[in-house]
Amino acid sequence: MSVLKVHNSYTRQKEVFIPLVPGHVGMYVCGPTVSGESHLGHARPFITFDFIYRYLLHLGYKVRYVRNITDAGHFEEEGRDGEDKISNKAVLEKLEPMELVQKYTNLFHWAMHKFNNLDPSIEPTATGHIVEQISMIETIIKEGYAYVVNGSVYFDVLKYAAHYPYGKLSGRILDDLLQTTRDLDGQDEKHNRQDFALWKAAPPEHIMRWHSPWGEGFPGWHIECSAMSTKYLGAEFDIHGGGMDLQFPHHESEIAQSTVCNHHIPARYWLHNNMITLNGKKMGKSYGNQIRLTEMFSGNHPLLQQAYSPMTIRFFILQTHYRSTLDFSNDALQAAEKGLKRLWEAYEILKKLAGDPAAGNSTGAAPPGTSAPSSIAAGLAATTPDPAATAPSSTAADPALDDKVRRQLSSLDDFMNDDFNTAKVLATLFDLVPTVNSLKSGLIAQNALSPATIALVRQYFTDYLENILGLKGEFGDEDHKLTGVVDLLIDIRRDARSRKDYATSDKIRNQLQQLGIVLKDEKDGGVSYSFS
RNA sequence: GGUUUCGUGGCCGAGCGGCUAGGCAGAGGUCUGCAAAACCUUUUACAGCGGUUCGAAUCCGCUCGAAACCUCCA
Repeated sequence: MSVLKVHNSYTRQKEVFIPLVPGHVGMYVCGPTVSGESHLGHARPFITFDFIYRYLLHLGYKVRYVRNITDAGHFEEEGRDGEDKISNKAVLEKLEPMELVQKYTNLFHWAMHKFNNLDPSIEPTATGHIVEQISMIETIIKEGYAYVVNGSVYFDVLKYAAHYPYGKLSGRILDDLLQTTRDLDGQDEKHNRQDFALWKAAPPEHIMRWHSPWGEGFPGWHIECSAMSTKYLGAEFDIHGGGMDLQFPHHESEIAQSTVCNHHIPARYWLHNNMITLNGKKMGKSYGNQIRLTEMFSGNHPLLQQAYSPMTIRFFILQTHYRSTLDFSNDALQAAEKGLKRLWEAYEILKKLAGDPAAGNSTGAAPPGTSAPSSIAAGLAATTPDPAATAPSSTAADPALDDKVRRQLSSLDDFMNDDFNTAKVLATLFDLVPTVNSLKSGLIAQNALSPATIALVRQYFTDYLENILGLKGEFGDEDHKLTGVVDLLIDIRRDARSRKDYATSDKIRNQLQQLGIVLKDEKDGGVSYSFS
């Protein structure tokens, strides 16, 4: 049994994951800026850190997952309009800033739930932590790493770099920064160009403003994450996550701020997901190439040939390693949709296959969402090896196949432990699909695999598909009346077929299909159906 | 310009020195009232040029191409 290794951006190496406090994990992930609607690019980090969160839970850790809401509005770079991004847009839309914030926060939560992302343990807002941010800035000033100019406070990067390794996370050298930082207007206040704002004095037209020791203003770009991660996770915690584009300057600045205040780099493991690209270009606001999530779900966008369900998008993202770029295209999404369908149908079959009697009432599959949060109790994926779980069962009629299947299952844990290689996990699950389908159709004898192995396969599918990868059946919540009606129609159709009344038979199937209910005649005379 | 990363078959993508990745699409077959699905078989790879090695998609160098960051951004 392997141990969990993660790629740490800070050291640029894959390292064994060892939490600070045994059994517990503190994880901070940079959340959304709720000044606009989420687009496809936003789905990546939140789905990525959701399966990381789920996997840590699966391993038995007690995880505190903190993901902030940036609602204070990172101000626009000085020299543009000097105005808070959120309040600026609020004026345009004639809304209260907090009304806008609420609207987009709600939309964000709606999308997260569509993706079946678990809620974080704590979701603090920047506006709710102004006091903590001011306090942290005061400490930085006291330590001598910040200075006050005209009601604004700036972090002294040059001085910091003399004592600490500034730029290590992003691989940046201060001398280069001195030469490459853009020449911006309104830089006169800063002692050096690479300094960044901790607190900005608010111009009169600025709506979002708070009292501070330096006058009325609002917090700088990076201080909120430092303040909130320190408050809820401590001076040092385990995992800090976010998109690769946040490495510099955001995370680099967080490291500097927290190091000055807490005398510690805040996180031990820095995890960064890569971008979703569109025609090879990063999807982002400033590129004007984003597809909003509401548009993805509805298909209402010129670039979309059809609507893509949240689970299709989730699966699409899971098929790639989280540190690789992922290129959007209709072909790729459609392939993902079909692939997920194939995999999920095998899972449905598996749930109905007879397995270990101890597994109990497996036929009446529990609706998605009601499954246990983790199946570690079963000891199947525990960190200690279980010889009984990997030895071929003596009751299998085909010990070679039985053994092969068990080896495939145990490799799932190895792949996930290898820096969360969900692509390999899915490939391995796909490898098991022909076996599962053949068991059902009888091409492989039902007793080829031991009941214990079948139960194990089912257990792993549930663990990986539902609990770890966070996938779910799209229509698992359909109301019972509907399924009752469909069952009735299937009954009538069966009668018609037995009379060779194929006109009636086909009419039922075709009209149901138009409603998105697809019937399939099975070899054994049964009929199965799915909602598409 | 600086820093970092990447270039895999029709498409998406894994791969970290030797052993078929996988999905989608394509082709042939089995099954079937028809359809769908399923199952079996199967075609097309590692940007280019050198080097290291018994052996390279995988390591090194160069060339070409692309991206991210340096500016709000997942």
